Amino acid sequence: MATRQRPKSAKPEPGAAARQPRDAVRTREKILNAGLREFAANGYSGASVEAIARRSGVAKGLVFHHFGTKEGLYLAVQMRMYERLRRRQNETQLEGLGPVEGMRRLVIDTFRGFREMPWIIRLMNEENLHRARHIRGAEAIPALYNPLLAAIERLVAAGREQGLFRADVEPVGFYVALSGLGYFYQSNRYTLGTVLQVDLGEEARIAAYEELIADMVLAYLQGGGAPFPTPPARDGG
Amino acid sequence: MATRQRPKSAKPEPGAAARQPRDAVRTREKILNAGLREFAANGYSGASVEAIARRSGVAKGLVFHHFGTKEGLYLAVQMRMYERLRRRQNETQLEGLGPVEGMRRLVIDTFRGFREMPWIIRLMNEENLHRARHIRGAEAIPALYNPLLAAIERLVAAGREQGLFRADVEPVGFYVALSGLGYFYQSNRYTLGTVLQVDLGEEARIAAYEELIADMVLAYLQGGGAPFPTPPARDGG
Amino acid sequence: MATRQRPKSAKPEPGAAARQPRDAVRTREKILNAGLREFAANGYSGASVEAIARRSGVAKGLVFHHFGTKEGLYLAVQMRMYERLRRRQNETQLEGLGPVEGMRRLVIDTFRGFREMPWIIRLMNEENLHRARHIRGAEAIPALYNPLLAAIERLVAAGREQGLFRADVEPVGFYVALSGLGYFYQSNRYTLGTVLQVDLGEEARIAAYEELIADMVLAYLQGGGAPFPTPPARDGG
Amino acid sequence: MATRQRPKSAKPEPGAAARQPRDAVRTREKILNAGLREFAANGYSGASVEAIARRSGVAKGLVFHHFGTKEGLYLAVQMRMYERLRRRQNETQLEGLGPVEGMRRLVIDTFRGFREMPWIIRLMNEENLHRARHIRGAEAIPALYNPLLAAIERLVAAGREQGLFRADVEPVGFYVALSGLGYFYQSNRYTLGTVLQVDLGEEARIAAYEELIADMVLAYLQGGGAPFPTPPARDGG
DNA sequence: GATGAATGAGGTTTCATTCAT
DNA sequence: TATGAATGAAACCTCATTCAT
Repeated sequence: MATRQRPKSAKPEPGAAARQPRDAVRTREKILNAGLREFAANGYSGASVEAIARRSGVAKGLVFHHFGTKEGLYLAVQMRMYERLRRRQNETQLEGLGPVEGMRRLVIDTFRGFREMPWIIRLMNEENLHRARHIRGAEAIPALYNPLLAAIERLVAAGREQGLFRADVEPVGFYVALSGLGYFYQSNRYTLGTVLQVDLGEEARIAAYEELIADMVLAYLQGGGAPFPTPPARDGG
Repeated sequence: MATRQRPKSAKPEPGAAARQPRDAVRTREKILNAGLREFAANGYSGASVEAIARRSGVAKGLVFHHFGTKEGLYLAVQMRMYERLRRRQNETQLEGLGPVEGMRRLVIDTFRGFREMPWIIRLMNEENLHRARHIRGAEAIPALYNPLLAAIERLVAAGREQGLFRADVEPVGFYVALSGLGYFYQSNRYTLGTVLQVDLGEEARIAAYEELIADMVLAYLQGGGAPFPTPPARDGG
Repeated sequence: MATRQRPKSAKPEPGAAARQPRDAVRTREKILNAGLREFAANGYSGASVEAIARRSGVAKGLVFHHFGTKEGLYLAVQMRMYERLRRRQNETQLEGLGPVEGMRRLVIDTFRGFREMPWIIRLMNEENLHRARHIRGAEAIPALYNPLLAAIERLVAAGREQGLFRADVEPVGFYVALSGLGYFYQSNRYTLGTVLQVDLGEEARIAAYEELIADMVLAYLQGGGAPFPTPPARDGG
Repeated sequence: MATRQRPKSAKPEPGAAARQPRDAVRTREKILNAGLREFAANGYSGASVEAIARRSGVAKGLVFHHFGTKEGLYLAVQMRMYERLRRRQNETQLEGLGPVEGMRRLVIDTFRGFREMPWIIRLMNEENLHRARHIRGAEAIPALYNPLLAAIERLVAAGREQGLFRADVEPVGFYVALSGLGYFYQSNRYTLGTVLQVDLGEEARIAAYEELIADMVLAYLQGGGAPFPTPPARDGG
């Protein structure tokens, strides 16, 4: 119903005259960021467009002008979240590291990413509550763009070639396990804290957990299963 | 699906006078179960008391009569959830199994528990969204009652004593890791499915994942680090 | 979503104790009447539930409690309108009048009915704007209950039997024409007044118009076509 | 459907400078036509400026630029409607027909006009809902320009002079009756269809109705009342 | 214990209109 | 002339909660 397109007019020199078109983009951005915070804090139903408008400093109607509906804004927020997640994953520095050290860093940095951006977890949980209904149609998301999966595949291949890692690692399952080790600590931090009567925010505990999950992943890769390439073929292959 | 149990009230003699209280308990139970489903499906904010009343087949006012507020019912639902979780964990059969086989079964059965009762995950996530605000005050919840943690500690101790497992396992961190491996697969099933373009519900994939996480946990316990309490030095050992 | 049923409990003696159930009916009635006025005055879109609540002296939410949606209330108003129209048509006194005088009275009284209850016209026009979408499903409305049509058929039959009226009167078309003569004067009173620069509300003009349309209808019935039962054959003749 | 005419502006020489004003007129016209359709479809309150802009393919602000307010556009639409109605009435071919045949054609063609342009009825009803508030001030509308009334007066005078028609025909009342016979059939087509359980759109029914109303009007003119000039004088005494 | 009428606050959304460009 | 961002008011509707019965 509203127009919600970026003006795409050739970028004018930044000055007083150019204010309007640029401001629209800036406004959109402000709303998006406010929406991200609000949805992360309260979930979809708990978030209020009123609050988002207030956070953005704009009139409530403007939110609808730019994003159509609350759901439209929510979807935009989800997309933005995946964008940020990918960007963060790309920042993990693996150059010059061998498979073992690289994998250790990958595990730990994935965990750190979740701790740095806890809103990612909240938004993901929310979308899972809705059975991924909103993002299912979004074509920009799928796996090829997933730097973490790509990094995993590179490291596992290198490790296998160097005879350091087992040969039968199924990348998707391995990716899920690796992520889950970091995700859960952060996602369930509060209930775990209550149930176990500990503070999962303590530095020492976090450091110990980093070691633990890195060890666990590497122990799996290095040890156990099959020291040499035997056809494991769990899934179908 | 829900095992309607009459909580502790001494069974009154069956007669006209006794009918009323008995029905009241049954009504409470119906509301509680409906609330459980509604909160699991829609989160706290997304759930509506109206819908819960409809699901229970009672008048809306009755929900308030029994639970005071929406929040009161929500808290009762959380308690019920932990109760069910504990009961499920108690059902894992470990008798007669050695540390290795026991741990394997524990990992796999924990994962299975999450798949059998996905509403547990939804309710836990919801409570984490609220930073455990509601359950924090509940004294019935903490760790002593946690059968999973207890089982872990028993198995790890046995394994260590038999020289099968490393000696430096920190139980809380290990518990988090073990749980996370199973939890995440189920909790993020929908977004992972979309992002990775796979169906995490496939039997074959689930079976493979069960092997993977059991292997991973055991590789950690058995391998690497230090069979005996030596300074951590995990990676290079 | 709301319950909206009449309590159907056996009517209690009217007293203080009986207030509540009866008040619900009274409240419904107040809202319905206010809705009738509001929809008649402003049309469906122009009417506001807020205004209806204010007119009824109840909270806005209560309107929805009783009627579900604005559209639900609107439909109830339409039904009420047809009810009133029928009741009014039943009040036309035709006993003891011959076909000619009876028909004259019928024409004039139909016209008077529209003048007495101008809101009927407004509500009918509104529903025609919506192509009768709302009332189409209502089974209580159709023709059998239409006292005007019934009266027409009786009078026309009597007139034909007495050799006073033509024999080939098609009741539905005749009903439409008879109604239209009265309806239009009232429905288009304001634009006609402006366009023709006259006041259609003047007593004298109204009296003259009553004569005119009665004459016109009777001239049609008595004259023209066929004074005696000859084969109808307008269409193909 | 809409005959886009360029109103009276002297045709400028086709060139760059002349393009602008020409396009402005075209734009105005597009908006006006879109407004006509939108107001006819949804009434004044139900119509949205946004929808009108969309239908016209212009920006919403432009509607206000050209017509000031929604009400301003609505008034322009009403004027345009009367213009079209007059034009249509002027098209009725009466040359060479005597009073009887002429009147018959007039009745039938008036009815046909309403069927051809149902939006006229919708717009008129809307304005009557507002008690002609908007058009009251418009000086361009009144009776002198009304071709139907003029034609009636001519035919009635001719009929009277030839001794065919009664002498006491009051033109305004007669005009209302004649119009009403055709108007009502179309204006209430949908509710009548539902209430009477017939389809008023059927060709055969329409043809029969045309005969009926022509007969009725002529029976009135030719018959009944007073074959010769008796004191008529209801209105002006 | 149980019902359902009733309320008041707040939810999302629409909309006529203004204004800078 | 034309655009579209921006606003503020009001729209319909939902909801947790209260209360008389």
